[in-house]
Amino acid sequence: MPRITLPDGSVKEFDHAVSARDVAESIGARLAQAAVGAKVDGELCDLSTVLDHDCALSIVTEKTREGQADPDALYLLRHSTAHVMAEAIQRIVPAAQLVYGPPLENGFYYDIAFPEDRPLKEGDFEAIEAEMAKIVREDRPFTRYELSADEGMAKLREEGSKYKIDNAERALQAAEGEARLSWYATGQPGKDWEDLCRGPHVPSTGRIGAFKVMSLASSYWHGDEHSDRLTRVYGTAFFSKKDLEAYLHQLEEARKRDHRVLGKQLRLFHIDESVGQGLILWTPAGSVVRKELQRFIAAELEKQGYTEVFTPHIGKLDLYRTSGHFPYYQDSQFPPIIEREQMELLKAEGCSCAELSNRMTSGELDGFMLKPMNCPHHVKIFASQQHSYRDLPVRLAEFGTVYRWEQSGELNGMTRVRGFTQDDAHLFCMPEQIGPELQGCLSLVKIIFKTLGMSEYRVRVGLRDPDSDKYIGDPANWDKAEQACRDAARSLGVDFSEEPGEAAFYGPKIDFVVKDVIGREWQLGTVQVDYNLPERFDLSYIGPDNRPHRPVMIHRAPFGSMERFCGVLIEHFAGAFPLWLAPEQIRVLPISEKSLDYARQIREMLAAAGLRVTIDESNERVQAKIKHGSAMKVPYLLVVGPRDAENGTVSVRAFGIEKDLGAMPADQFARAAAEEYQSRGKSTVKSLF
RNA sequence: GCCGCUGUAGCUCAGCGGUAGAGCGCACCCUUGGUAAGGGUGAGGUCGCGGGUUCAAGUCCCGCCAGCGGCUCCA
Repeated sequence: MPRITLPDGSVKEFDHAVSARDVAESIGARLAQAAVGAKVDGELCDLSTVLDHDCALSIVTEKTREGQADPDALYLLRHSTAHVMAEAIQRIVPAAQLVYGPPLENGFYYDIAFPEDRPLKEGDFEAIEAEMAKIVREDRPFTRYELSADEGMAKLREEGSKYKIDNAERALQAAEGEARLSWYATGQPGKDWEDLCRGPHVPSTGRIGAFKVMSLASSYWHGDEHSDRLTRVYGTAFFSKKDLEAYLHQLEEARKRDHRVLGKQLRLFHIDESVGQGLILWTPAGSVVRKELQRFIAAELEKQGYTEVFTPHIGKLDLYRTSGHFPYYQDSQFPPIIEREQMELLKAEGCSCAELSNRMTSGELDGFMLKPMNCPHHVKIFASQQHSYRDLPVRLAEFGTVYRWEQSGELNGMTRVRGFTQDDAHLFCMPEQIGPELQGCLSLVKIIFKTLGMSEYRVRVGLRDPDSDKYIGDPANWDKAEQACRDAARSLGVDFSEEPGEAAFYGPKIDFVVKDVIGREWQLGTVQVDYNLPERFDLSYIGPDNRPHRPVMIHRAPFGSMERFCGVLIEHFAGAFPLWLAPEQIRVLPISEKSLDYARQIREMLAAAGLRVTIDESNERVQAKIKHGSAMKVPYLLVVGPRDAENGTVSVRAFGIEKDLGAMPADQFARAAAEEYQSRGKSTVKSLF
């Protein structure tokens, strides 16, 4: 006799087992109509789920009480649409083998193995969507049935899909107690299409209001690149066509603030095929942004007692043998550079590329490597003299440019590149100094995010994966370092997640991760503890006991890389930089040629105040000049005409405020703008209006 | 690296076997205009690169390069 507790606390009692749908109907016909699923004791399940014991039940409908789209409802919907898509695809390509089709935050995908002679192409989407529309129109119920483990496995073996057999084995392994396997037929079991599936689903295909097959990708079975290659078909679904359209529109809008689009439009950077993939050419405008950021952080470093160093872009292979970068990370580095004389000798010898590679790997042959990290150079600076414990911490900072061979498919605008400049520094300290030093590093990152108004970030403490052998160094030191990172993160006062497997190969780290407009995550600032390099390079300082001790290193880059950070920053501001970062801070718009002389006076005055200012000398009307100035997202546009010339004023327009703010004495504007610039936006010209 | 899509003027894109196009931008001329596009004229292209099919190839086929979306990777 189930007693069912509803979300409002009321209890319904039945004298027989009932389905969630029955309960919904007992509450009201409209609720039953709107229901797409249920939550029993917090677990999402089918509306047809039978309740034979006391439980807490809530009915899942398209929208929450507040009228928002219900994430649980969308989850059900998308999972169900994945089935409908899979059925449609199998109608078109009967030999396609299904693998795995889960819902996602914004849609769903289905991994499918297609026969070699019939790969899926985007050209198939129309036909797939047409078939899906038919299935939806038929409004067939999602019908669940279960088999015992033995029966189920027998059925799957008979059908012969290794993927489904694997799925079932995994499901049985994960299950506790007596495990059963479940199928969902889209219609009647035995008659209609079905799929091994844990569920749950919406009641019937007719609930799928709007859907779209989005894109194709290749994926790997179990995410393992040595395993089968599958085709991943992405799609999305909503309850209404309107919601789908709103989502597609949102994607388009995001595209407009994509740093690659804005970078071109605002001429911030350029990537040139003939220079090479993943290599950023900073144009004059983008260089201003970068330089301002560097100036900003350099001032903070000075406050924190850093000293600046400069090191070259290459180093001897042997250096990287000692550091552990070569040959272990050979695949992700540019190939070594070999000396000319040796090259000639090897040529005369008839040495093959393979031999050359072997000799370099073995250490028989030396050469140079483009540096993948700055630390070995900095370590050598530290080691170049003796240090007393009184000197520590030594903090060596450099905007160091490094090169890494990223896979071509990984490259992405400014956010994933092959050459980038880290705002790098290495801190050499005594073990007991780690805590405060880590906190100093974290405070830098906090200052950056606060000054730039970036609040949407998450903090990740990257720990080693106990099952992996890629980490080097003493486990006891790892434990200490991991604990130091946890403690520092905790002192930060924000939420953080601990993620095994996210550590660097030489030590654990604290990362600051942000999302781009597409929703992809990028690691920006990072702070890493390292017991390993001091060991490898046999670093020491003389302690109070007059004996040598091993220092600990901290690697840290609060921006991460200037490239990635600027890429993310462009998107954060949608290209509309605050005054202090804006490449062009002020544009003077003379009303006609007659006011050109006055415009030039204004420019001189502002330039003398240290501001970046231009004049629009084009033969256009002000309307057009405003349009163009706004398109380039210039923070302040100053309209000047005869009236202003007479009164010594400028007429101010601020970006984002679509109106004339009014006239202001030119010298007052210059002072206020300079103040806005110097204070990095703490006071603004706008506030004077 | 893998799968799919894309590559035509500085930018955004149309053209998809038969004489290379549009809008913006650029140059010049007219206009001298007070708050989101005044008017005209003109310059500008090995249609990503290399092969092939064809009487004829941006257009069809093959290979490469690059970009995009994912997967894998990410010191």
